[in-house]
Amino acid sequence: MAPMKIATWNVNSIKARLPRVVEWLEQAQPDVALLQELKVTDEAFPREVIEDLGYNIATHGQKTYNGVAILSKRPIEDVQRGLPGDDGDEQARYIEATIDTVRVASIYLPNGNPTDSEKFPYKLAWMDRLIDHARELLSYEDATVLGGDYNVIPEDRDCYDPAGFATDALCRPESRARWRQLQFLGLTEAFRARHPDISAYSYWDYQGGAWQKDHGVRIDHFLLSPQAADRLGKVEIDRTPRGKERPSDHTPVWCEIEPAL
DNA sequence: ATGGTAGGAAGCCTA
Repeated sequence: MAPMKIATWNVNSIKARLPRVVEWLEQAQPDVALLQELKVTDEAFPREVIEDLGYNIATHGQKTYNGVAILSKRPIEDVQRGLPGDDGDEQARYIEATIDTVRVASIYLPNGNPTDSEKFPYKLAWMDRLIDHARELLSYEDATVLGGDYNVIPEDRDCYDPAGFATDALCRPESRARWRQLQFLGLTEAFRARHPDISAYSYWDYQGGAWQKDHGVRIDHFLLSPQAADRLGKVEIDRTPRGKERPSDHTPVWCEIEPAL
């Protein structure tokens, strides 16, 4: 049996990016696509176009900001919308579901800049909630894949200009400490597991010709439970969509989960 | 020290 190819992509508006998303789905053929920054309500999501490509869809949308989705060629079951731990959190940044016994989540972790605003403590509190929830997910001992835009640059080698980003919310020690905490729970970072010593990026700013200069950062990640990590196949960053017309500022990252023995 | 670009909503916020 074929592996399950799971991709994550922050599309920066599903409406503006629809032609890019369609051509990418046709070419990359992921079994599961985790999308972030839809910037639409559930009602306004362009379902038909994507369903016509053979995908089931679960969305957790919001007007103007945020919004996450799970697309899957196989049935989507037991959908949970929103990250547990704060009933007052209005931001649509988390959706989780089961596909073929694999629990998957699409995560849009808060950016946290500027760090002297309320946005930074919101990011850190959100990460604390994610740690709590990941601990619970791990207790089920299932194959679990938490993919998305984590807005965390794990290490200096994941950034084109570590000194320039030192005080940025994506690099701040408080953000990185929580990122490490997630891994200390027993989660495996898929890209680093397969590529222990290369620098590669998943996001390039629209400004200043960052793409042309390869001034990027790696902030889109997969975290895997032990049961998923045991089945991990290839992990790659697909730079092709970032080089197209009217691109997202992020490019897709994908991993393969091999069939259970 | 500032502004550079993109998207959305509506003339400012988020990234």
